[in-house]
Parts: sequence; C-alpha cells; structure tokens
Amino acid sequence: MDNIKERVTIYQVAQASGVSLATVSRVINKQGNVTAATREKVEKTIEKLGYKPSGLAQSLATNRTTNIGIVIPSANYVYISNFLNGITDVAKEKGFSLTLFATSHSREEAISVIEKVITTHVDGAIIFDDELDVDDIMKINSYSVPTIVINNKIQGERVGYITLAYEEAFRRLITDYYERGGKKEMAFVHVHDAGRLLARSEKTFLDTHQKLGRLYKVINCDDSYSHTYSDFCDYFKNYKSGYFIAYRDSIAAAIENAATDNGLRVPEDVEVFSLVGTKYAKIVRPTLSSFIIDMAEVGKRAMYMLIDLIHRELNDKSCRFDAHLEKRNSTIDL
Amino acid sequence: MDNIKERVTIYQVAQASGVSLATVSRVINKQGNVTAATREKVEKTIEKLGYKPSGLAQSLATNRTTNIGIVIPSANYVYISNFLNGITDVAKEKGFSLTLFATSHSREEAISVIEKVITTHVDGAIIFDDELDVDDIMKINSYSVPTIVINNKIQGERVGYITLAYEEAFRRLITDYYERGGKKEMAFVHVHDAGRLLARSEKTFLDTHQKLGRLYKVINCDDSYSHTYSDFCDYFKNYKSGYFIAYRDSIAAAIENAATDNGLRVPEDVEVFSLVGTKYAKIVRPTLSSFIIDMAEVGKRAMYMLIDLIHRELNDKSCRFDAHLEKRNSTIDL
DNA sequence: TTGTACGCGTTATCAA
DNA sequence: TTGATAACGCGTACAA
Repeated sequence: MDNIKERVTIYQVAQASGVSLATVSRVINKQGNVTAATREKVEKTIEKLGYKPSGLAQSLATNRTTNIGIVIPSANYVYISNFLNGITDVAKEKGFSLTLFATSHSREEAISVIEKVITTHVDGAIIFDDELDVDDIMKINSYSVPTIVINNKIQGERVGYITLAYEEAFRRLITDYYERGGKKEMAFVHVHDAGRLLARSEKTFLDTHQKLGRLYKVINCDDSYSHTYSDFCDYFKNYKSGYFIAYRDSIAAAIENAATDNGLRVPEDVEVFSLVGTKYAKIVRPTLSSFIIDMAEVGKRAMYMLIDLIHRELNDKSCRFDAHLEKRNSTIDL
Repeated sequence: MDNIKERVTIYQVAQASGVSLATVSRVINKQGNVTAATREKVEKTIEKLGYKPSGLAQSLATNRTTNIGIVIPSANYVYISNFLNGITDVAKEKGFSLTLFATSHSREEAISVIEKVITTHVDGAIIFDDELDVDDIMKINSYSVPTIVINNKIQGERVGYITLAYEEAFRRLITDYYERGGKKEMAFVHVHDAGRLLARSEKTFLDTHQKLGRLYKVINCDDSYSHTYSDFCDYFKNYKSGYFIAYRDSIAAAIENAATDNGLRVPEDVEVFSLVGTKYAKIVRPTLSSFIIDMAEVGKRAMYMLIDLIHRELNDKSCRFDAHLEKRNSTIDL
C-alpha cells in the first residue's frame, strides 16, 4: 500500500550543496539575503536532484494553501462549465489551484462536502450549489474560510455573494407578453430537484400570473433531453399549442423539437423560452429566445471577489448579474 | 451562528478531554484499542469544539493525500465536461478529492502544470491534454506519480493509458462513402491548435484519401461556433455543396446552420459529420451524424484504473474505447 | 488500553 | 549572509 515516493527533500538539497536548509528555503522563496554565489550553487543542485518543494509541507508551515475549493452541483451543465472556465482562467492568472467538489443535487452530499472543504484547508471557497442552506454555508464561514456564494444572499464577516438576477426580467417578460395580447397559455416546465434558481423562477412565474389573474400550467419533466423530448412528443398529441418556459437550453430544445417533429410550428403554434441560455440557444433551430448571463464572467468575478476577500480587501461584498433578454425565433415578437 | 473560530487542533481536543493526542488520533481514524467510554468522551469534545482534522497535516504524516490531479485543456467543451462528470462520480464514491488543472491548449501552460501536479502532492493524476508530449508526462512518472493518460500511448512503470479510437471507424466511414458512390468532395475542417486528437483524425483523413486517390479539401476555421458560422456563410456563397468533417458538434452545427440559412439543403446539398459527438448531435436540426464515445464512461474508467494503479493492482495498463458510428440526418445513408 | 516521542518537509525566528 | 532550532498538525512505533 505504501507509496515508494523517493521525494527529494530540502534537506538533501542542503546537504548536497553544503549549506543549511534555511539557505535553501531562502533560495526557493526568492528572498534576499543570499549571495549570488551560494544561490547559484543551490539552484544548480536543485536542478540536478530534480527537487520540487512539497506544497503540503509549505502549506502546513505557512498556513496557506494557494488552493481554492469549488462547489458545484454537477459538471454536466453547459452554464456550469462556462462558470468553471471563468474560474480556471483567473486561477491560472493568480496562481491558485482548484479543488473541485461536485454534489449532484443532493443535500446530504452537499453537507458532507462542507466538511471536506474544511478539512481540505482551502484558502477560500466558491459555492454554486442550490441545495445548500444558509446554515450550511455559515458553517464554512464559522471556520473562517472566505467564501463567495452564487445565487444565495448570505451575509457574514468572511462571505460575499453574487446574485444571478432573473426574477425582474422574467416578470417583465410575462407581463409584456399578456399586455401585448399574447394568447397562448403559459406553462412552466418544472424539473424536480433542480435547485433554488429554478424554484425562485417558478415562484416568480406563479406570483406574476396570480397577480395578473391569468391561467397557467405547471408541467413536470425530467432533467434530461431525451426524457423531456419523448414526454412532450406525447404531450403534443393532445395539445396543439402553448408557451413553455424551460429551465435551460436542452429542455427548451427538447420541447421545440418535440413540437416540430409532431407537425407543430414554432413559434406560431408553440412558443418556447429558455431561462438559463447558453450558446446553444443560438445553435438549435429555431433559435431559442432566452435570458443570458455570461457565466464565464460570473466565474471570473467570483474569483476576483474571493481573492480580495482573502486579502481582506473586499469592500462591496455583493454583486449582481442581471439576466439579459435575447429574443430569437422560438417566440413571437409581439 | 457561531463566532469565527481559529482552527482547533488535535492537541486541544486531547487536553479538553483529558487524554493524549494519540488517543484522539485513534478515535478519529476509527482504530480499535479505545474504550467505549473514552471514545465517547473524545467524540463529545470533538463535537463541542467543532474539531476537524487538518487534511494537510494528515497527508504530510501519512504521505497520502487522497487527492487526484486532473489535467484538461479547458472545461468548456461538452465532451470534457462529460469526462469530468464521470470522474467526479467515482471520486465521490471512492472518497477522493480532485484538483483541477486547465491548460488552455498551450504547451507552456501544460508544462508548468506538470510542475504543479508534482508540488501538489497528489496520489495520482489523470491527464487529458493533447498538448503534452510523451517527455512531459514521463516527467510526472519519474516523480512516481501514478498517472492515467487519455489519448496518448505512453508506457511506464506507473502509467496507464486510455485510447480513444476514432481512426479505424473514420477510415471506414470515408471508404464506405466512396464505395457506395458518394459524389461530394469531402472537406476536413481544420481547427488550429485543437490538439492531437484532431491532428490524428486529420492524418487519417489525408492518408485515406491519398490511398483511394480521391480529391479532398482542408478548410481552416476557428474553434468557435460564431466564427465558423459566419465563415461558412461566406463559403456557401461560392460553393453549393460538400461533405464536411468537423471536430465537434458546435463546429458541425455551425456548418449545418450556415448551409440551411443560405438556402442549401442538408443533407442533399451539404453533408456534415461530427467526429466527437455529444448529446447535442441529437438536439440540433438536422440531427448530426457523428462518432460517439461515452466520455463519462471514459472518466469513470480512468478513475478506476488510476485507483488500481495507486494500489499497484492494475494488471492491464491500457484500455481502448472505440468510436461508435451514429448515423443521423446530416448525412445521406447510401 | 493509553501515553511518549519522533518524523513528515517546510517556514520563520533568532543568534552567530 | 548564514545556520540552528522551534513551530505547523498529525500518525505511529514503542513503551508503559
């Protein structure tokens, strides 16, 4: 079971170059107070022995890991991938490593992840997980791990948050639709356990309709293109029109495709809207009307905020990205 | 919530429960040789103090990190996301953390990543990076970090590899096409710096055409849907037909959309094939003919192989996933 | 069953 | 400018 790691240590470098390990440490950390001669000597033996400092030991000694924990529900959504990509860009730029924790939409896992984030000794964490409660996240904070939370307003000494603001734009979309004479009945496509973002959107949908006194539908579906596609193929055997609000592009595309494959016209008979739009909204046909938030930008911003938070230089602990409406061909421009 | 705590150490737990730290250590690691009474006492104070062991110190003491390094070019491709998702599934199941290194298609970065993988002290690494040379990867191996390499045949004491086999299926696709009387000129859509997988496919394309004595084209394009789309919109002003081999779904869809948006019919006038197909091949319209390899499965397998390798129980150090042809509507079924 | 003492590889604080 | 030496938080022979 043991690893036969013959790791070269700083001590061996010191011996081989005839100096003390303190000196080697200084060379490694590019501190001053070393003669050019000894520096060169040490660097040469470092090269020769192929010495690489142990990040573990360094972290233990300095109490800093240049490592940031990322908590996401799954790596499988395009918008999460974009988010992750923004994060990796900044991480590279600023010299941080990333430790990835995926929770798969289960609160249990999410909680056990919190424990791991703490034991892992990260310098900070970015949490994009809809299942986690305020209390769960405050637990991280109580261990004084600087944290940026996406999509969950949380106040705390070492916590900042980024809001993804869909509600207002969504409310406007709905009211505009009816005001301009939209005739189709709107249906919210509910996905089980898809997290708080969807739940909040659903609430907005219901509230707005009730306020307007309009009829509406809620349709349950799986969080999968194939299932949703076949479900809606059945659906369109009985219903020949509708305006469907879907969580993300894949779901919206499933509805769109089910409609067109069953002889219905999009957007004349069936309109479809995607809440969390990605580049695929432009790729599928008809192109999808959707809200857009540049998730790569969100990822970058989260990293910048977190780094400031780590340095205790974050003034504004909150930040908001507003969803931007992009009308395309899956809805009728009234 | 609680106030922000300084990190509680094992020593404080020991003092508070009136035992030695060795006993606390035994409790943590669920070893035997502890009275139920003292165990309970210790567990209670652990709970009370909110003690979490430092993974750092544990790793330093045991020389094991339960941490695996993942090297990928970018998190932004769907097939990479799927791969990552397979990995995270197994990581959760087996209790490993993942440290993510993205290299963005630059060899320089890829090399500096190697250094980081070594200093990070991971128990093992999975490398899916087309830019890395055999020598680069052997460097990791020389530090005896067990490694699974995707898409790069590498032999070594502590290295295993997984081959994504597109060549054979690709060659067959081409020869079948001509044998059955395909009339369109085939064009390989070349993306600059897209890595070895694409390069190998391009070579297969060229070789097969030369062997058959057929004319062919190579078209350069950007690795972006939007650019490719507008490039091909221009292209289709001059050319009214063709059979295009694209690297991945986004590129293929760009060509398809450019064709249909310019009044050409797919697949009658323009045929398109996607080498690395994902679920989006089914979503876009017309649906894309493509090769499919289940990248989530590849990710899982990579993890299982790596874990065996770490335990020195990996018998077969190589593994091969064959691309599977899925014919859909972007090509004519001859 | 429990405790002592040392080691893991590094940084950091003093003296020299 | 250098070199001992004490942390950092934990695991683990070995002894009690």
